[in-house]
Amino acid sequence: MARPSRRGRGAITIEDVARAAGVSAMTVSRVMNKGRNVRESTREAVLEAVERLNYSPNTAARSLAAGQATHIGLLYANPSASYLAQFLVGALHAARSAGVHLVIESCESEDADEQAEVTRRFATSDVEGVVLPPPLSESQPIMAELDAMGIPVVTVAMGVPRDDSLNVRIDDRAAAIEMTRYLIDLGHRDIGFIKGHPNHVASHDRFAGFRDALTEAGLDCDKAPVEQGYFSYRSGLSAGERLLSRQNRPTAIFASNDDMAAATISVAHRRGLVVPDDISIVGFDDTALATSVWPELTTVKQPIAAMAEAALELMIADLRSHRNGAQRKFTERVLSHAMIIRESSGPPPGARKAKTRRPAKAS
Amino acid sequence: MARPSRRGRGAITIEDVARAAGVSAMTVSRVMNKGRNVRESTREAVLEAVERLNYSPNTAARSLAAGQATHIGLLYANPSASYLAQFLVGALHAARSAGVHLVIESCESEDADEQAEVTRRFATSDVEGVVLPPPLSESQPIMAELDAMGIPVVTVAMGVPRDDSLNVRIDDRAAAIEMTRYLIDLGHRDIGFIKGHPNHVASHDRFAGFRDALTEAGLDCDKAPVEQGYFSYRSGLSAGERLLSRQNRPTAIFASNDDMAAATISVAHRRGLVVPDDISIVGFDDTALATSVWPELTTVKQPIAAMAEAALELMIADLRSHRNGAQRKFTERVLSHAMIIRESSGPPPGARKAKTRRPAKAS
DNA sequence: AGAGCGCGTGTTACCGCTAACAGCGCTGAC
DNA sequence: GTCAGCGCTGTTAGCGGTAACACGCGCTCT
Repeated sequence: MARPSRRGRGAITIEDVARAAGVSAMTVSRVMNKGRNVRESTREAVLEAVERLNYSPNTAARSLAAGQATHIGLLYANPSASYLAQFLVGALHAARSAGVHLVIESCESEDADEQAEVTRRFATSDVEGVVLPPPLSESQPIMAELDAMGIPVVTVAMGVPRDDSLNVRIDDRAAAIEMTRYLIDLGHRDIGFIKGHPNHVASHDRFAGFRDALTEAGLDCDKAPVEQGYFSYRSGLSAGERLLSRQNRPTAIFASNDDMAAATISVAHRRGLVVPDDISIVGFDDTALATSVWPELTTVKQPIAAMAEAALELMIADLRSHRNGAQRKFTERVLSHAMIIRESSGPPPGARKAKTRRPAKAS
Repeated sequence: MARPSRRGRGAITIEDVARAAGVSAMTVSRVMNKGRNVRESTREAVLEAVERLNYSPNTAARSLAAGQATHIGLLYANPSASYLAQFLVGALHAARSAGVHLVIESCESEDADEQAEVTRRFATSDVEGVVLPPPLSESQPIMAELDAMGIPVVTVAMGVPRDDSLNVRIDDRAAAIEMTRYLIDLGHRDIGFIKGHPNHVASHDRFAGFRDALTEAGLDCDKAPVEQGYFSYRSGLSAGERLLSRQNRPTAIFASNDDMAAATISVAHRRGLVVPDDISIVGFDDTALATSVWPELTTVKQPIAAMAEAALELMIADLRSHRNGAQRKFTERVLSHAMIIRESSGPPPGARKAKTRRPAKAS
């Protein structure tokens, strides 16, 4: 088999396809892109030829001719490594389909001036739009700087989107409600909660969902043991410590992310508790850590790669429409999450016989 | 400040620079690329104009005109998430400088036929070369398939490079020697070792380094407690369990990667041991996990991002030279590692006063 | 019936850059 | 002195697409 799709001189071009389909190159171009104003029979003939010749457009030529976006920026800061990996995988897929380059830069500083400085340098370099995954999606200085430079932004998982912003997220509150309900259904009545970083709106949403579910079940959510955490493993260590040394130790703990849940498991182990027999511990995010620890974490899975793809698609669509003079308008995409039930959760110690009713492992 | 570097109509082009420098576009092109056959004074004038106008070449036009490589593939499989994240960051930087697109695909299957199938689909799609990070760099089926298709490959951290291959790695053996020496210098005489997956050549290299250092110190390396692991957290759990339940518990444990080291710490904690006072535990790789656990791991840092960059540079250089008809030849780049000393290691329990001599935290 | 319009398609002129070659002035060999 | 050869620079002709416009056609509207 020849390798007709390899780039370089001698590859299949739009002309080849046009000849094969008995039309002009322009018609092929139309079919490959928007596809409006092409008769159905013509379109089919072209697609057939494309298929037969295994044609794929040369992205370089396309970008050049269309003068379209070629570089999308991605500014990231110290997310959990597995979050970044998944995010990049998704972003790269979207970038590839759109034929744009993904340009990434890290911005670790928490200092506003420094963030602005990094942003400016980054944005001046080459990029036409910037995607901001958490936690940077909440950063005021960065947003302000990009706004000032007139560079469009798509935020991911930003809690309080502005009127003119593009945002991708999941419904944190609904997910937290589901998780809490699940624990309640297992028989838990005394559920502890570890909050996330107070600067993140997601933290508040998750906590709100937790309270919603308790209230809904007729439990007093003001009496629930709640500790402040900051999303880091270390903060989970101390929050878990505090929860487990309470007079009335909860039978289940819902941590706002996997790192803190894993830390809490480690604290429980050090105290000789067996998870989930003595205590259930669940997390949020389904990062790689969730399956690295033992027992593996019951958690909420965020479709991280899909969110990244969605973010890039939104960005590219916006860039395209903006070039056509269209007005930017508020767009939000809410993707669906999923409960992942693993081994770190089970019925409370009292309800032994309920044990056999433990739900089957999910997907 | 205007944004002269934004793409789209109206950006700074090579013509602008040429005019500003009083030369032709071709001369500017020569300066920007190889730069041979340009008088020094001319070059300076051009560079000055480039600087002044803040010109950056349009990668799309460049690829199109030069007919050069535009898509480099990256096939990955379930590495630790933080490894992948760092690798992608490095790869993306290199891809950006070279103006190529990074195309990624995962290949999780262990089955040879399936690996070959995925590889074929991937390679047929679009890519001119493929970069293979571990563990895929050791996969025979994938290499065979790519060879058959005539697609150049750069492997990363492959243990036994072939004569005609391009490879990037660190010196695992030397790194293991350093780490073991460090433990010996702290006063440890009874050092346990957890081996990595037997399919990986790096596992053997690290173990060999461990033995080298023991022998060098006059210790009997055949008496050292060694357990087989498989690089996974779970395998570290059982290997650690076995090591810690030995009659003569070692005073230090060297795990072949961070995941297994972290698992061993967790086992130690469950047994009421204090790290590093009762036992030192060190890892390898310096993944994100190393700083997620408590105490943070002493480990060997692999320059993962730099290795990815090197791999892409090698790939691009090879593609370029190959287009010029040059022969492919064996090339290996060995990058340097670094010892990262954190809190999980210290002198053995007997040597209390040595405690103050504990080396300062690195970098 | 003729104007006007929208549809489907082809033609032309680039997008920004570089390969290939052409041309110039200078050097050194004969 | 002439001519080959080299170093430096400019000119030409695309790379593979797409925007913009042009064109022919059938239809509706007045």
